[in-house]
Amino acid sequence: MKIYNTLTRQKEEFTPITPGEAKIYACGPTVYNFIHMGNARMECVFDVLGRYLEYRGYKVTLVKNITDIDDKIINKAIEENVPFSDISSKYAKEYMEDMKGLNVKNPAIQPKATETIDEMLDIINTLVEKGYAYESGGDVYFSPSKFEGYGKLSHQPLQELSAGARINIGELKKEPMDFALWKAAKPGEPYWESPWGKGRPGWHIECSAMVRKHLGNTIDIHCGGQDLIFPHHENEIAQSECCNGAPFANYWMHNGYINVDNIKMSKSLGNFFTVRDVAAKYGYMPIRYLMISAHYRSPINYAADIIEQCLSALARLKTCRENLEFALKTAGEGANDINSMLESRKEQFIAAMDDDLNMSDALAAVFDLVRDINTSVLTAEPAKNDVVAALALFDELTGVLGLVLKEEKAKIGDEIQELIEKRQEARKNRDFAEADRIRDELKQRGITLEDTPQGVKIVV
RNA sequence: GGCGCCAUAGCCAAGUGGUAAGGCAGAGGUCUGCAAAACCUUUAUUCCCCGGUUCAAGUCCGGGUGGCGCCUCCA
Repeated sequence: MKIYNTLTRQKEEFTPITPGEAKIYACGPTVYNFIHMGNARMECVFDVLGRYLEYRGYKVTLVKNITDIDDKIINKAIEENVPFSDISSKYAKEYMEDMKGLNVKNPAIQPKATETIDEMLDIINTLVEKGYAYESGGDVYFSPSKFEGYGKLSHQPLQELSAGARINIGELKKEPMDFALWKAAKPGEPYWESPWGKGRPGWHIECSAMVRKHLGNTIDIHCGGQDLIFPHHENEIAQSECCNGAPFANYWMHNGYINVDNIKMSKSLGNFFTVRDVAAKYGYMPIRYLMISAHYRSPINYAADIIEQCLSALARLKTCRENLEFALKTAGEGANDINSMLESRKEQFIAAMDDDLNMSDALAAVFDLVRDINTSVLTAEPAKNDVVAALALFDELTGVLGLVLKEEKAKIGDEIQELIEKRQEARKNRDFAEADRIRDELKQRGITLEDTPQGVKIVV
């Protein structure tokens, strides 16, 4: 498959370090609040990446961290007057709940920054020894000017990047672009022991350490939102490559933003919607659908009417699946020649996904499949083998996209069953007033009846 | 100032230089006792504007206009 590599700014054929395996690292959330729609995009996009590579037969090892120590967490803890770990564990838990709702698979490894302190200290030590970093008043800073490759990801020469940088009061840097690997603890702040005294890690070093600990010096794909390109990912490259003397990541993938009124959604701008709030109103699946409805590198505008469109589109998929399951019960023996149709839809889907994860095109293949199923499989007399094959492919493709289209069905009680039979009897006797009365009554109780040539379809 | 991205129907959106996918919404029809679902037809002679290259351009080049992003924490 082809992947757009931020490092080279072009689509490249994906060639893993070890044939058949994919080592992927994705920058996960800092847990100091409920995640917002922007976080959800990154989660859904790279979840699809992992699912797709697995679908194509790769052994995928996805590592996605949780940043559980950070200025924002500390500030929130001070605000609420609780230990920082109360904040991080609370929102890590809420994050996991949202992941479940969005049907984002658990990564192979989900390290927490606070569990990786030793590895960080080891890297910082090496960087100091090698002369890339220096201690200053209990802080340790990295000198980008010592790393020739600095700026290769954001495609900016160091002097351009440093144009706006300043040394703030209280910072002990030598040069404006220097960034902290280790921060001395201020009174009351959480700390770990280190060769430079009590302190805590800088943000960038956390990811470098978690990558090396769990995936090694060089990985296949490093993922994250576009806003992490600079400085976060640039700094990760600098730290890791200077420390390990090896390339850090061969492919860099960055997803586009979620916008509101065409302006980037972000916590600092305050124009964000939490996943939890949107899910409460529309459910989780329309959110996931929204994320795969456009190319992962394009911006997506979030608005109520757009998510409602997603809900409607999703309904078409759900109905198709429902109809297939219903047909399974009534289908007769035999089979028609639908294999070439199914095969061509599958190829269409794969061709789209192979082209830098063109999910929107892949989705079109799914909708084309739905049309084919509705016309060629869900006929007046469906054949069982067709229905089984169509349902299998439908689940296969929508599964790669991570769409949950199967509704949990409530059991139909005897009393309901009796009412349905009573209605059938009434219809037979052309007592439509009574039939409609029963249908309305059941509708009130959340059960929808649809009369089809194959009998009554019950939608719970 | 440096480095980029984007502009396709009412809305969302794909598009490898060869004549505009898919979804939502709308209109008409078929089927149905009525519904629902589904199906059929219909909805961009045209892809922000102006030039250019080419037998051929939404797609390449140049120039505009408008919008957005990174260069500071941020998915």
